[in-house]
Amino acid sequence: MSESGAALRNTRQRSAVSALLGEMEGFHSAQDLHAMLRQRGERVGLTTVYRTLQGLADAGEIDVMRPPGGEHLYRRCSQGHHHHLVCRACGRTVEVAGPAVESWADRVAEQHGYADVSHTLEIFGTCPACVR
Amino acid sequence: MSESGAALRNTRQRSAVSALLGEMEGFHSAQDLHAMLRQRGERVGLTTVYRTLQGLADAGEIDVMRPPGGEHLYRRCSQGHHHHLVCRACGRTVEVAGPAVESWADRVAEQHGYADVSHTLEIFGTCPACVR
DNA sequence: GCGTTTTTGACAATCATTATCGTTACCACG
DNA sequence: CGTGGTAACGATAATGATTGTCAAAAACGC
Repeated sequence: MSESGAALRNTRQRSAVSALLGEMEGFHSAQDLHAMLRQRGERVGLTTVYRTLQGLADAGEIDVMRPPGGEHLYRRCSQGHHHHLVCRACGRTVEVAGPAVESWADRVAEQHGYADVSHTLEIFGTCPACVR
Repeated sequence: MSESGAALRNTRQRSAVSALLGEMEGFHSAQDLHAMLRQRGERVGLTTVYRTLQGLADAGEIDVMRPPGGEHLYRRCSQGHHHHLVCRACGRTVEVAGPAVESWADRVAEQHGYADVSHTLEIFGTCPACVR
């Protein structure tokens, strides 16, 4: 119950999920990742995959995207705050940073008296390879 | 089958949904709107509400938001392109425009060779009334 | 090792959304 | 003003990702 004494334990399952994310490129759904772990012979429950991903997301170690279509997608990204430029056709993703956008969002929110500000931003397009 | 001969028909149900959206402030879910229509005595099926909302969204007449929590929220907004500043606690929404953000997004996408660019942006915060 | 506490995982439950498909109502045309 | 073709409706079932449950297993401090 102590809020500072979280003390997450090191488990085989958590390592497996984390390791897998380290090797993967692009975004993948929880169900995807679960299937991959199974193929490798790692025995991890689907519930645990969800829990682990949520934990990592809360900790800021991975990014979550909610594309139209309803499935949550997860990816290990560079640590800092950034956004994604995603190809509609093939899903290829580029990380983009926009300091001006960040400060703009914060400023707009503060002007309206909103506190504790966060935001989400995704850019969609068709990548060069898919345009042809 | 002719692509230009769409010819949407005027139905009582479509008018009811559209009218309701015209009176409402803020975002509401499809199920919400359906319940309100029922309370008014309008007899509209849930399926139809979903279909109508999707149609209006495709036509660009209403905005869709997908907040964490899984429910799609719809709202009639001003016509032009804009974004939303939403209160996490009470849902109060402010429309905000950011020309600089639009052009930044387009520029970033083009730099990476992405075509046919669009984007989504939501700002979340706690509004003045809920901060206290 | 030992006990405590977290974590796991199979399964059921949830719930918004979508598909189905017979019925109804719109509307253009005669 | 009737009528035929077709789009729209709507009750219900299906879908499918995510979350809740809870007994059993594993991890960590000592």
